[in-house]
Amino acid sequence: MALKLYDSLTRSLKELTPSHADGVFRFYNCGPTVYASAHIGNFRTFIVNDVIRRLLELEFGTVKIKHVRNLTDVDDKTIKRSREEGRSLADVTKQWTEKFWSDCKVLNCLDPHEQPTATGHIKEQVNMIEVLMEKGNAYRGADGSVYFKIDSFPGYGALSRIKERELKITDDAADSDHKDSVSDFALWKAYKPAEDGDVKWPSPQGDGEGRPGWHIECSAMIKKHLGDTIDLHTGGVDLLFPHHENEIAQSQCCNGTSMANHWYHGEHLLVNGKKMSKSDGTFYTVDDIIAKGYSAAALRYALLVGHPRKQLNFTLDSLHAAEKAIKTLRNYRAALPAIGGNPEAFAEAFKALDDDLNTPGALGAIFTIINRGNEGVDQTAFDRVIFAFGLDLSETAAPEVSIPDDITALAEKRWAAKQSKDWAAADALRAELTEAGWSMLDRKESYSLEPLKK
RNA sequence: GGCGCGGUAGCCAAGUGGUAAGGCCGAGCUCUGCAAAAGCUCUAUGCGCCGGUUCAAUUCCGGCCCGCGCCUCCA
Repeated sequence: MALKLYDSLTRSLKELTPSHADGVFRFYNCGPTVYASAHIGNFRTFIVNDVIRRLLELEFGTVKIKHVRNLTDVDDKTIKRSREEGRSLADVTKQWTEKFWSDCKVLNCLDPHEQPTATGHIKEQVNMIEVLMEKGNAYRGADGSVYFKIDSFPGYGALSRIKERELKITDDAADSDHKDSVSDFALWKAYKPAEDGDVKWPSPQGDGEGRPGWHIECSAMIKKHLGDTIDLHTGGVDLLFPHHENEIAQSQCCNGTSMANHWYHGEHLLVNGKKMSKSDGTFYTVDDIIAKGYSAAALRYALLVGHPRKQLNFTLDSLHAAEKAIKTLRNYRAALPAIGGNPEAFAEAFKALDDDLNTPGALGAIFTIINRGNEGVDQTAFDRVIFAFGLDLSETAAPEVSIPDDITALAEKRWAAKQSKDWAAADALRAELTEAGWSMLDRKESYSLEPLKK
């Protein structure tokens, strides 16, 4: 079985294969800008990429894949945030990087092999810009910034099919004065004391100070950590243009070779039918979901119920459905023998995953098998497909809930009433618990309490 | 305006030129003092609308309506 993914450049399904002689698959995934908590729309993309990573590991072997995901820790937003809070840029980005990592861990994402930062690769970026300047692909504007000259790269627009960016009068009009063409984009932004504070580095060719533009960091880090040509480059659809288009221009003009053999873009998660937006406040964070009492596994599941290349409208109902589905998977596994089943029991599910990451199709296949019973299925085969999805089915993965003392007291009273067969009292106490938002589950020798979902 | 994507049961969501996977909800049943948990069973004559091609279209083609995304340093 081989994983086939849609390639945004050729607009066709292509098999993923390592192109280098060492057989190591080189995979780069555009990461987050660390200035605030990432929302679950961002995580949809990272989780989809995590599934790709897992499938590649299953196909090529754990050591035959190198996965790199960057952290954008210097840009307008990070600088703005640090100045608003009167903290250093490093302090702010460290906080949000750690938050991002802990969310990733909660969501059971495998760590990329490298997580390079933009500020950790200033030298590499400056070097690359200098090469572009020497080759005539970049020039210094009157403001001291360095711009990429789009006219110098005939291949520009191949990925997004945009010949040239439309000439628009925007707030950036001021910058346009310094550029040869409005379409040109910044490789290096000249230092602006009023906006940049102490965030600055020596500019390319030692001419003044400034900071890197957004796009160049990926080109530089890819070159350093994965080489001139990689096997797969991914991100959200919004990165198609201009980010990835610009990366291609920079890298290919600098290196003279194709940057990536395969481009894959995940679609957006919607809320109320609209894109999640930090500025509109229409988004959920991982913490928000956990606080509502849902498990991280359910969140992960809910983000995978839609085809990754289709917009998915996120609702709390979908989380509820996911939570139930997770329970079914957990119970099914518990009834399975460890070994002895057909290793290919979940072939249909893998077939769907290999066919352009059809996660809903694969989930459907899994439940179809579950509905047929346990015959011929063992935990080994089941765990393999669950690994691909990255779902942590262990009970300990369920969120820890603290039970208030008064709830415990009510439960104890009801349990005592039940033991003495005082059904009326027991029922009244159950009603009180329900009213307080708790569900009491009786067992033979004991009981447990679960909060009703908010 | 340019480029791209989508409209399938109450909700979510696969899919195929030959007659609609799966999850949730709901209903029934087993179990059970009650409730739950667990398990079993059932639930779209129809896939936005109108034409066309075809023996056959939800699936191909054309038109239309509706929704969404990108074209702003947003995953």
